[in-house]
Amino acid sequence: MIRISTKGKYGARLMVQLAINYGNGPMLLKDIAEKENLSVRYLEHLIPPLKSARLIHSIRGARGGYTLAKTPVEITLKDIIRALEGPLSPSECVESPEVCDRSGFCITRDIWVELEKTISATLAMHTLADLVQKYLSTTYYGEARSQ
Amino acid sequence: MIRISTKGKYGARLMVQLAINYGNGPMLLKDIAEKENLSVRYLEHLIPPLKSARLIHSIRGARGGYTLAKTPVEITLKDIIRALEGPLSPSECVESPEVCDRSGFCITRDIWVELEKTISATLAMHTLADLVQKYLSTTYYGEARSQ
DNA sequence: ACTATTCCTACCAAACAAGTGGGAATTTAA
DNA sequence: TTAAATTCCCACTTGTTTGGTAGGAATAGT
Repeated sequence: MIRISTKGKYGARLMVQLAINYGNGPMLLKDIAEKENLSVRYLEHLIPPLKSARLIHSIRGARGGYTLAKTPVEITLKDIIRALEGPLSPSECVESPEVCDRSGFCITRDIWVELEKTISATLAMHTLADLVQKYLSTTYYGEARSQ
Repeated sequence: MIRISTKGKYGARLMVQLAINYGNGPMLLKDIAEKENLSVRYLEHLIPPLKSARLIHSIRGARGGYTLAKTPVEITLKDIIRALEGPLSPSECVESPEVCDRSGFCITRDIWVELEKTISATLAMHTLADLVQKYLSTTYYGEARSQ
């Protein structure tokens, strides 16, 4: 299975919520969790990597919360997934050729290199701003939702 | 980490060996393992899924071995990876929308759907015949190799 | 019969995934 | 100055996946 873990998936949803909230001050993790129907306790784990990738900013204490560290236009899905899942390459030999002495002439490795490029490109193509826009327009047509 | 496991990676190499050997009768797993420097015991595990995907054909008993079940032009990396790794989608909700009640309106899911398409397309682009051709041409220029 | 093979079933250890929990540190506000 | 609201940090748990190893049965050629 070649799967993005819940870290990446929930993280993307968390970031979309922050993007929707962009400009309205810090947002509580509790509220994000509620809107996305996820556990606060689990979302907590996603915070440190998102912070060290400088994608979010936190404010501690009462009336604290989280904000995006950049505008939604400047953050892509690639940034988010990279921060939470690590390298986007399908094999370690892509980013560290030295782990395998076949790297210099391995023809299957060439495929993994190419695959990494298309995955990166696809994810880099979508900014949080795009997602929010899509979210707003689909709400218009979609079934009524409480949030 | 979004990684292809050794199953998919070794499986691709195994299939390349069979493609190189295509037309020369059945090839021993022992020989494949030797050429690719992999354990026979581990490669054995890759056989059942490759067989049920009808990518290889086996001949039992002495002077037995394995052959491709189709010509190298007809087998793509997508076939191989699908057989060994399962679905190519980054999230279960892509192929089974019912696993999540958000599937109908989830904007991040749309991304996973798109990602699956680009991954599939990239892998489907490369046939075993392409890989063998590349292998032969790089041997010409590359350093001398025993195999 | 003997040998060479594929084939099938188990087993194992380490890593990872997904999540829960306790409680310390920080900040605001009464 | 105390209480409340939050983020932050560390540890633990449980189940699954990964990457193997191993024994031996079944099959076929010589």
